[in-house]
Amino acid sequence: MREASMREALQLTKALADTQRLRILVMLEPGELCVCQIVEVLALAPSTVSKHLSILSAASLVACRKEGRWAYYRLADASGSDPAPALLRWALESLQKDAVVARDRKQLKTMAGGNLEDLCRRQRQRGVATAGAPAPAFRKTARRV
Amino acid sequence: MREASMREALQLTKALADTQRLRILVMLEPGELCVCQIVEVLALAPSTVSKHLSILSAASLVACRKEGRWAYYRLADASGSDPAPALLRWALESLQKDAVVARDRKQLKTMAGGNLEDLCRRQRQRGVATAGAPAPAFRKTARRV
DNA sequence: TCTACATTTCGCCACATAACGAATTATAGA
DNA sequence: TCTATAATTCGTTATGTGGCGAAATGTAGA
Repeated sequence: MREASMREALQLTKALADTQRLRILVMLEPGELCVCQIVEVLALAPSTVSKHLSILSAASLVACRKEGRWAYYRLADASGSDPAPALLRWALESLQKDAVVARDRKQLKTMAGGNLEDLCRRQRQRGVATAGAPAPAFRKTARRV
Repeated sequence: MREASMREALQLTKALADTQRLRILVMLEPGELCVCQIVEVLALAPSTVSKHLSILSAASLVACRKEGRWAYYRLADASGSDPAPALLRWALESLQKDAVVARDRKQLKTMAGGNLEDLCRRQRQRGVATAGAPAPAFRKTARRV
């Protein structure tokens, strides 16, 4: 394993030391997502989600691809023995059975059909943060849970 | 790997998201240490070190053994595929070549000879926190660095 | 029992950080 | 060019966390 240095190790562990960022990583496991899709699932303000993504990005845990007005994020390459991919694998494996991330994944599946324009428009109309729910984000699409 | 649940994963990543706690873990790699030895190397107040140890302990990253007035901490069993030992291995491997932990290890080696009574007495006399050094802890024992 | 003392717990303060909304940036389409 | 808009950046606020010293806890030895 390449040298990490305290600084890099701290950047990585701090990046993972937050619920929303862990949820993002698991959400990205099946493939890249648009920012607005992540906003929808986390039910947070776009500015907040953007900040989380920049932290994950700075730690080399995710990568970004811009396409027109949209930004797509994906997991960084999780193979190899360097600290970042090794830690990424740890997180993904550790959270496999968590209830929250299971719900997130389910919601993403139901969302997969819709197009991004519609999703963003709906977010704008309701003032984005899916309305006061502190228990986050299983509104219209996922019924019951 | 056993189920982790978000809560456990967060407890683990938060436990590692601190310089002093990472230093402690690496220090414990060769074997158990008395609290006063850790205090000496980190050059922090005993109450602060105790708090760090309780956080690591709650996350199952270290274990404690009390013997008379002294408390000895050691790394938790780092084998196995559960989240805690897997993350512990990640941390130890990632920090192998860091300069700070290398210095800590060197200092510990020079300290190995001294007895605990003397160590604690010296700490008490200088008001514990090895006097003002923000760059921590290579006083008397380690010469130069 | 009483004292000394290693460690832990508690209360406080300074600073870090997650969240929001407002303002900014940059792109697609009119 | 101008407008709409997805994303980001910035400023503010509330909460979390690391640090210390003082007090409490529990053990060894007088």
